[in-house]
Amino acid sequence: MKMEERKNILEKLSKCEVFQNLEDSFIVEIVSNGQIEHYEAKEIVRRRGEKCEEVLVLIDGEAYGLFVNAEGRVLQIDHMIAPKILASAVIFSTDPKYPVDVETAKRSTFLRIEKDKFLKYMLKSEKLLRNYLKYMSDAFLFITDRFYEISMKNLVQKVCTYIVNLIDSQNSDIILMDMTKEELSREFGVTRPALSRVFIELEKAGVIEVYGRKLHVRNKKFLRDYSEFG
Amino acid sequence: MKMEERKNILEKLSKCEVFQNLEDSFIVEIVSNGQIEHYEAKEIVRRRGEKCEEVLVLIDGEAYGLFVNAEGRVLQIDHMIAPKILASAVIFSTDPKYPVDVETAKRSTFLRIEKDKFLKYMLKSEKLLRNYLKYMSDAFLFITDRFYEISMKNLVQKVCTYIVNLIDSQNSDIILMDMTKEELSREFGVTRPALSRVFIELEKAGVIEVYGRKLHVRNKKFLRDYSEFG
DNA sequence: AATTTTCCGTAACCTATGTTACAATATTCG
DNA sequence: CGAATATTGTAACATAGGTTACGGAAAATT
Repeated sequence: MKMEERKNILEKLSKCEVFQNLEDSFIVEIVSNGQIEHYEAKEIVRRRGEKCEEVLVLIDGEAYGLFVNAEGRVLQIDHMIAPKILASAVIFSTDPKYPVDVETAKRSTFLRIEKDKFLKYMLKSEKLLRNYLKYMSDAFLFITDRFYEISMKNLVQKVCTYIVNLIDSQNSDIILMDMTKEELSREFGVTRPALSRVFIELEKAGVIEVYGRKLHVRNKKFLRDYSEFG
Repeated sequence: MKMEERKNILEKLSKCEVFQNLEDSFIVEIVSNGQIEHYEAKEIVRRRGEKCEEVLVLIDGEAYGLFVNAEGRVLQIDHMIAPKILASAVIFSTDPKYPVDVETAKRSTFLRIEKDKFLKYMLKSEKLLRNYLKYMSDAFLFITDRFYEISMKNLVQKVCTYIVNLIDSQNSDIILMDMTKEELSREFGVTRPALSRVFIELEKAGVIEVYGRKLHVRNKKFLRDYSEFG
């Protein structure tokens, strides 16, 4: 690893929840004991069920966390953008396995830290320990919310929830979708035509107007009522 | 709290993953700083989304962890039998919320430990800390496996997986279902008639014979192939 | 600007599961 | 044991979403 690369990694790591507010020298030690892995776009990095005795950090690039079943149906659990620590809330289990397939969306770089080493660092630094505990709790809540969303709502409710979140985060009635409809259909675990139909229905019902990835919201009340959230 | 009750609780707690291999005196301290809550059958103990700044332990009885949507559709995430620590992998999050509704199946008793006190105990005892880390990882894997099962398999695959697990755990081709078909339909998040149809189909196809809750397995290969596990 | 790739709308048809309802058993409880 | 309750099988019908396929539009790449 070159000097310059290390410095870059240091910067990235310190932006990750888990490594926040740690001494630079400590992070440097962690990095120099880790391994770097490079991947092109659309490569499979890890598979669901594979043993997970490491902490993986996405240093550069983008990657997906996916459920893929025997028939090839895909449910996109997470779209991760660097820098981000990967679904590694499992390492303390008796039988730690990757919970999802990890696939790169773009050319990406990962830092790999062995579980045993990571454990040592954690026992050395209470800050790191607290960060990790918080990370695990957040990961747990993230996955259960995703679970609820996918399994308890129908497609119209999912779309309404999605749009309501966009309205709130962009604070406007004219909003720009943050992903393609194709990706959104993967996030919802449905086919693209099915999702397309729902957008058309909502447009026919006068709830939204669709201009490609731009949406004009016409009936916010409908969206909020339907998405079953305040 | 009476002397006798405390002793009972002590015994129960020490059987829980999280409190295993701790000094009795330490557990006694924890218990004497906790509160007891009693519930009848079919009472709601906590709701999904409610703030969770406590560790709840099911000391006596049985309870369900449930997803319930606005229309009343139910997905049973977990059937918990005492003694068992509840879905409390969330307490270190910035916004800790209950991930499921908790509803008693039978008359039950809970021990409630405030988050701050629990945190103090954890920092005092490395054993407790390690137990808790393991518990969180296991909880995470449990919920993602459940998620995969529910969202990526069709009903026939779910039933086949269920039966294969029974075969393996009971080590026989004549097996006894460990719950009613009604409860099983809740575990799968489908209606009872839908589940009933699948059992009938599998019987017609000569895969199993159904005698109420007892099943005779006729075609193990089919079951294994279909459940998409080795 | 031209070309290639990705994304999107649309339509006809299919299938798994939901809905409702009723009667027949099991199981639990008094 | 008898009554009450919970569980189960069954059937007719409804519907959300899947499947496949095609052409056009948009975006990225050269």
